[in-house]
Amino acid sequence: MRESFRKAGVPLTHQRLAVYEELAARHDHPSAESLYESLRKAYPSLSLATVYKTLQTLHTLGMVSRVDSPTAQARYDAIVATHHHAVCTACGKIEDVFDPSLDRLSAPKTAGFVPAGHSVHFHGLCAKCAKTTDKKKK
Amino acid sequence: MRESFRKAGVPLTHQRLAVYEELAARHDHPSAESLYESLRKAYPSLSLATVYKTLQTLHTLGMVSRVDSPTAQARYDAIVATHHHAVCTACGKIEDVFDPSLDRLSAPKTAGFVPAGHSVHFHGLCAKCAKTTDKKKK
DNA sequence: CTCCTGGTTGATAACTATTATCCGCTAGTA
DNA sequence: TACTAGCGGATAATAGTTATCAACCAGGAG
Ligand SMILES: [Mn+2]
Ligand SMILES: [Mn+2]
Ligand SMILES: [Zn+2]
Ligand SMILES: [Zn+2]
Repeated sequence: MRESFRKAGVPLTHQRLAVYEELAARHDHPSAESLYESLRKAYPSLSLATVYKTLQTLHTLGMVSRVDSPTAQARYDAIVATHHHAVCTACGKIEDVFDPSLDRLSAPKTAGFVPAGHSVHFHGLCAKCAKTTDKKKK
Repeated sequence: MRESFRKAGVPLTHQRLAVYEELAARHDHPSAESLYESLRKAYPSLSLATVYKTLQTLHTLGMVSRVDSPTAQARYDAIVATHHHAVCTACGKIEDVFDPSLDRLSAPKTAGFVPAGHSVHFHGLCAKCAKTTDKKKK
């Protein structure tokens, strides 16, 4: 951690550490806003802009990943290893999907395209929302 | 077309027809703004808000699909059949990837998740951008 | 064909997510 | 401990999208 910053020649501030630790402690792929809400209790002087800037910095350093959500609000993840996601279309919950077979999909046959990676986005209903929908149907 | 609207009990207006036809004629997954720019030549009185509302309506009717781009700008597609995308990280170009083997991925093992579908998002450099990058390296 | 009427359009304000600006302050270094 | 480049906080600005609302039109009744 401290190491990653030194290597990149980027100062390690309290705020950066706090943002990273909070993100690493959560597994719900929070948005910048959501992280800010969690952090302001312990760090009342923290600014939302700092959270955004920090997430950008961490992303550039490869220490966090970004999940593009259909809600137009970017969601972040401290897990940078290749993995995939299952998104609930009802509540927006994003769950991790670890499945090595998904990591080795054949590259697209599009002429000239130089692939750098891929991600699989499942959509559907999470356990909780599926239950709620069931009740409605009855 | 006219049929789909009647079935849904939704009035078929000139604007809706125009937006749909323009989208169907293009294969670059345009944004609402981009469609608006194309259409305003032929329909000077068309409003950007109408394009947004129409795309929503068409999407609800299942007549267009939406591609979530990492640029925070939603991109649309008249192709609603299952298919995937290759996104250029340099210029934002979105290309279609038709590959039936990608359509049959195993559903996520996440407990309780009720899958409705999935999409594979390749990222990398399009043919044009890959060439440009090559030149820079030299 | 004409009239009615609820849904739609166009203009624009409002809103949300994100980024830019700017100045006082701090992390890293010696 | 002092220096200074870069950072953080406050806030303005911007981009994309949605809400509002009066005028208008598509589609059905007569
Ligand atoms: Mn994840
Ligand atoms: Mn497509
Ligand atoms: Zn859910
Ligand atoms: Zn490109």
